[in-house]
Formats: sequence, structure tokens, C-alpha cells
Amino acid sequence: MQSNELERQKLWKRAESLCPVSKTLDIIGDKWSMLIIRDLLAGKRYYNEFLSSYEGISTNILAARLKAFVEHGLVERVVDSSGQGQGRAGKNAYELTNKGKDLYPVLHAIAFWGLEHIEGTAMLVDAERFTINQVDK
Amino acid sequence: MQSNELERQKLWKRAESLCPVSKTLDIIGDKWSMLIIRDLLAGKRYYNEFLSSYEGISTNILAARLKAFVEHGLVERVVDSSGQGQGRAGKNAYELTNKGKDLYPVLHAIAFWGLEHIEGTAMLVDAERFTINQVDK
DNA sequence: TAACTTCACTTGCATTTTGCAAGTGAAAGG
DNA sequence: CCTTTCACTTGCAAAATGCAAGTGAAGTTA
Repeated sequence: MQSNELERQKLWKRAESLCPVSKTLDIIGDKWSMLIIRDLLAGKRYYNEFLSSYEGISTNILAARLKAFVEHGLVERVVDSSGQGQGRAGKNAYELTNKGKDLYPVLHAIAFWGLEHIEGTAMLVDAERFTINQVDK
Repeated sequence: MQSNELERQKLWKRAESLCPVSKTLDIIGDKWSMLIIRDLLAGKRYYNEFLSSYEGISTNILAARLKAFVEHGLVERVVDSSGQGQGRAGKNAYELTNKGKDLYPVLHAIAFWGLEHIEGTAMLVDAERFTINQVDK
């Protein structure tokens, strides 16, 4: 009766779900992914830039997420050969692919909901770069 | 120099962030929340209905999420006194508040991205209830 | 060329969160 | 009473996260 139904459900687990929500969350549905996407959409490109966001992601998590993003085709790692300043020429840069950029509506909806429903949240839009950042200071 | 900067960043952690994205993700940015919201938006109301979704959430996680949703004002627990059938009268029902319903654009953006970018995803829109469900079978 | 710095991670380990199964107690029906 | 359903709770194993320290390659400075 219902035990057959339950058995069938056990077999059809998360990985095999056809639901676009479930499958999308398998990629971006963790604690940090959308914050990195936020930074990427805001124009950040370098490992150290992501590290210096206010929320304080740790290096191992950041490395793992960037790797997964590249594997999923959301992000491309490119070598930025504009070796400016001291200490280094040719840093790694991370850039959103079109697939990654298409997450903008998700980010927008999340940000909008927060602004409407969570007291004390605020957003700064940097018109020059068309970016969205947290208010500084 | 930079160590002062790093110190300041350590103090301003996730919880104190003003960013609406970060604060929103503190509420719905885990593995299961948006799947429960999906089910609620699809018209599911009962504990057992959430349990029987294809992804197979476990009872302790479901109970914890529902409790957090009620605390955050996304969901209300109401007693449904239409005691139909056998075994029980007055089941608990969970219903989205307006604050919770306002997460619809987030869900929509996530679902849309998945449909566009993840092969094999599919969605069924139940026109009668204005709901979104995974295709069955 | 030796010392130093930065970059981009990796490693180890403690803490937290999740996953799974089993159990519990209240309420109702037979 | 006995059984079933509901709505969880509890215990424990497994996975993910957080934190600090370390590593190695590449480039800069002395």
C-alpha cells in the first residue's frame, strides 16, 4: 500500500530529481555560493577580493566553491596578464560565464526580498560598474 | 596597515552584515529551505506532505526548518479542524504568511535558471491551484 | 643570487550541520 | 483496550564548515 510508495520515493532521491529547483540548489544552494556569485556580479575577479568580503569566507571553502563553479560552467578561470604593482605578474582571475551571469535574477530576487523584509539591510549600487555591493562602513 | 583592515573584517562577521543577500541567505540559504518553500507555494500544508516530496527530507530537518520559518515569520502553524477520514481530527497545517509568499520571485528565478541551464529538468504547472510541482513519474 | 613577499591554495583538526533509523506520546477510531 | 496516525524527538554516524597554519611557485628587492 503506502510502503510501496515510500520505497519508490526512497529510490528517487535528490540526485535523480527532475525538479529544476532541486537541481539548481544542488549547485548554488549552500551557505556561500550565492555570496560569491554576488561578488562576481559586482565585478570582483580575484581570489583575495572574495576573501575580503565582509562575511569572511575561509580559504578552503572559497577554493572548493570556485572549483565547483568552474566544473559546472558558471565561472571561467583566466590569467590576467596585466601585471601591475609589485610582487606578481599574471594573477588568476575568475569571471562569470553567460550561464553564471544568468544567475543575476536569482540574486536580485534574494536581495529585493531582504531589503523588503529584513530590517537594517541596505544596498549600494555602484553605477559606474553596474555593480551591487554592501554599503561600506 | 592591512592587519588593521583584516581585524575590522573579522569583527564584522556574517551576522552583522548589512547585505540583504547575506541576511536573506541566513534564513533560506541552506540545502532544504527553498524546497519546503516550493512545496508550500505549491499548496502543500501538512507535515506528511512535505515528507513525501521526492527529495526525501528527514523528519528532524523538516521539524527544525518549519520551526525556524515560524520564528522568522515566513510560516504560520494553524490547526485545520476539518477532521476528515479516520484516525485524527484537527491536523496541524502550515501556511505561508505574506512575507513567505514574497519568496515566490526567488523560487521562480531559481526554477527558471534550472530549466534553462540544467539538462533533464522539467516542471509541471498545476493551473487549477496555481502551483508548481515536479513532473510525476 | 639570496632573501623576501605575494598569490593561491592545501592540510589538519575541531566544531557544526545533516542524514538515518528508531522511539515517543497524544489523540482518535474500532 | 488495542491499533493507527500524527508530529515530532532522540541518538548516533557521516558530511560540511570554520580556523589556523603550512606550502610551493613566481616575482621583486638588496
